[in-house]
Amino acid sequence: MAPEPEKYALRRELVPPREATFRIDYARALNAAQYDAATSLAGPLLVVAGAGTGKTRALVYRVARLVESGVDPAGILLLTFTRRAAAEMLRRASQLLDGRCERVAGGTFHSFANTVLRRHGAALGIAPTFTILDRGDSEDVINLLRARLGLDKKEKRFPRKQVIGEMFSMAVNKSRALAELIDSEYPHLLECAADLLELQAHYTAYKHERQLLDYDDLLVKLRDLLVDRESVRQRLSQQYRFVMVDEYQDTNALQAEIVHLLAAAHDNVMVVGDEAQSIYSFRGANFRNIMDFVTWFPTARVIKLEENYRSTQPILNVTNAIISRARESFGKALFTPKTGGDAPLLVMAETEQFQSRFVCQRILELREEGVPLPEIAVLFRSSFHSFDLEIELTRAGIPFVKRGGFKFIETAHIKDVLAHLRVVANPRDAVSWHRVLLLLEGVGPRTSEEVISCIFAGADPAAQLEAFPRRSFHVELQALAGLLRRIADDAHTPAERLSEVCKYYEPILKRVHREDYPKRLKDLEHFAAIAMRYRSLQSLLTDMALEPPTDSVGDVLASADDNEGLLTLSTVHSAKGLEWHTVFIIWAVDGRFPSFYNLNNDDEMEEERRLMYVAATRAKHHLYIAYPINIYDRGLGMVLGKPSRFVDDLSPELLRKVTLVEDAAVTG
DNA sequence: GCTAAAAATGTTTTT
DNA sequence: CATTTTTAGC
Repeated sequence: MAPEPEKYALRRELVPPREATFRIDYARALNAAQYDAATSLAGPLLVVAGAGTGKTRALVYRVARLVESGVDPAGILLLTFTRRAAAEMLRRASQLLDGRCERVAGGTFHSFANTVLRRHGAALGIAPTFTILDRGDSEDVINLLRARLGLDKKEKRFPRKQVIGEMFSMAVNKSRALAELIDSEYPHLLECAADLLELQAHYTAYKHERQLLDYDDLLVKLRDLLVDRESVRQRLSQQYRFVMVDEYQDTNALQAEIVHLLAAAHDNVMVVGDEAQSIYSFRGANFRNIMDFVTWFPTARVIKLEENYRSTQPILNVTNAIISRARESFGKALFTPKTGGDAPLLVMAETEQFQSRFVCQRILELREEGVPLPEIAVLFRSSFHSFDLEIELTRAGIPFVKRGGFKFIETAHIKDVLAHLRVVANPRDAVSWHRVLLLLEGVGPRTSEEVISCIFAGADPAAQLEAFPRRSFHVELQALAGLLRRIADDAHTPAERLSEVCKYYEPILKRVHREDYPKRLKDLEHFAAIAMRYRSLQSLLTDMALEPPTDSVGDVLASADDNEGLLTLSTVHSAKGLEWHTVFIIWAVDGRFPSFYNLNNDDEMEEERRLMYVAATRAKHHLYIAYPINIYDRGLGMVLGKPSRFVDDLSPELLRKVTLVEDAAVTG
C-alpha cells in the first residue's frame, strides 16, 4: 500500500537499512500476519487479533523492530490496559534486543495522563502537586457536598454516594450529559435530577479549587489540554512519534479521541484489539471504537491475526461455540494447527463445598502429573465467588494469590495512613485533611471543616494547627502538627515518612479498631515494605492511586516462599490477557455467571457472554467449567441451579458433562 | 456536635 | 451479612 505523498517525508526517516542488517530474524520468529504487523512501522495500522493469536508477541517484536530501525525508544508510546502489561512487554522486547527497549514510554492511559498533566497541566491551571482521587475519595467528596447542600435532609430519598459516583463517572466515560444519562439509565431518579446536576457542578468546582483529579478527570484534562493547547499537542506528538495501543476494544470515546489527537500530526499509530473480548462497557468502553478507527484514520491498514497458538482444538471448539451465539456475531472461528487434547469438562457439583473440593482435588492431581501451580488458574465472575474455595485451598495447603476484588490499599487503615502522606504532598487536598482530622477524638465532620478552613487560611498547615483555638482536642491537634513538621522535609524518604506516620497512627488504630488491630498492623508493615521501593513521595502516592498492589490482605504472602510458586485465583476481568495450562471456571450458574444484575438487558447479557469467552480462552490444555446446584440465594429468595446459559446447550461432544459424586467423578 | 448503638439496605466487574 | 445510614444519648 503506497503511502500518501505529503506524509512520506515523515516516513522516510525510518526506512530500515536492509532486512539482513537486523539482529532479530523477524520473518522466522513470526507468522506472516504477525510479521506484517510487527514490521509495518509507519502510518495508521489496525490489528484485529483473536484470543491467543500472539498479539502480544507481535507488539513486542514491533517495539524491537522500531528500536532496531533507529527510532529513539523514548519516542515510542505504548498504551496498555495495566502497567504490568506494558512493563512485561518492554521486558520481553529488551530480552530480544537490548536494554534500550526499557526506555520506551509505557503504561495505562491514566498513568500517561498523570505524567503529562504533572508536566504541562499548568496551562489548564493544574498544579504539578495535584492529588488523584480514587473511587472512595470521590465518594467522600460527594457525601460531603451532599450534606453541605442539605440534600440528605430532604424527605424524598436520595441515591447513595456509590450510585452518584457511578453516575458521574459514567457520564464522563460514555461522553453523555448527566441529565440525559438520568433520563435513559436512571429513570427512577428523575425526581432528583435537578439536585444531582447541582451536586455535580459543586463536585467539579470542589475538585478544581483543591487541585484534586479523579480518574475520569485525568482523561478529560488530558483531552482538553490536547484540544486547547496547540503547543502542548505539538510537543507531545513530536515527542511520541510512534503510538501503540493494546486492548483497543476496551477503550472509550475519550481515550479514542486522545489517541487521535496524539497521532494526528504523524499518523504513526497502531491499535490492537478483539471486539469479541470487550468486557469493560460498564466503564464506558465501546468495541465499536475498533471499527471507528478506520473512520478516524482512513488510510489505516487492517491486519487480522487468526491463527491460535494457545489452546488445543477441543478448547477452541467450545470457545468458538460460545462466541458464535453472540447476538452480533463477530464472524471469526479460531483454529490451531496443533492436534490432540481432551474435550473440556462441564462439572456439576451438588454443593459449593463439592465444587471447591473438586477443584482442590484436581489441582493436587495435576501437581502430581507435573503441572506447576503457577500454570493453573481458577476464574470466576465476581470476587466473592472464591471465598469457599479459599478456605478449602488453605486447608489443603495449596498456596495461592488472588487477583481482582478488594485490595488491601482500600482498607480504612491503609487509607488513613496514606492521607497523612497526601496532605504533605498536596496541602490543599481537603479530602485527605478531612480523613486525617476525623481520626482525632472529639472531631467530627463539622469541626473538621472548621479546622480545614483554618489550615487553608495560612501558608503553613502545621503552624495553622498550632494556632487553632484551644478545644477539647487541643493535645491531639498539637501532636498532629508535630508529625507534619517531622515529615515535611523532602530529604526524608517515603519509607521514613511512613514510619513516622505509623508511629503516630498506632494508638489511634488501637482506639478505633480495638478488636482486630493486630491484623491491621500487619497490613501497615506490608505497606512499609512496599514504600521502601520508592524514592519520591509523589511517585508512591501516584502508584497507590493508579496501580495499587493487587495482593489481597496479608497472610497469603507467608506461604509464597514455597518455591513451587502459587496458584492464581482471579476475576475474569483481572485475567484478561493472561493464559494458563489449566483453567477452572467456577460458579458457572445462571444468576452468577451471567450475573443476575444483567439478566434483563440484552447489551449487558452480550457482555456477559464475551466475559465467558474471555474466561474460556485463557486455557491452553485443560478447561474445567464447574457449577454447583441447589444454591439458595438469600438476597434473591430463589434457588440457583441452572448451569450458565452460555455452556448449557453445547453438545456433549464439545463439552463433556460430568456429575460429581462422593470421591469420584462419573460421566453423566 | 460527637460517638456509639440500632435499624435498614442492597449485594459485580476496574483505571 | 456486613456495611452504611439513622437515631439516641452525652
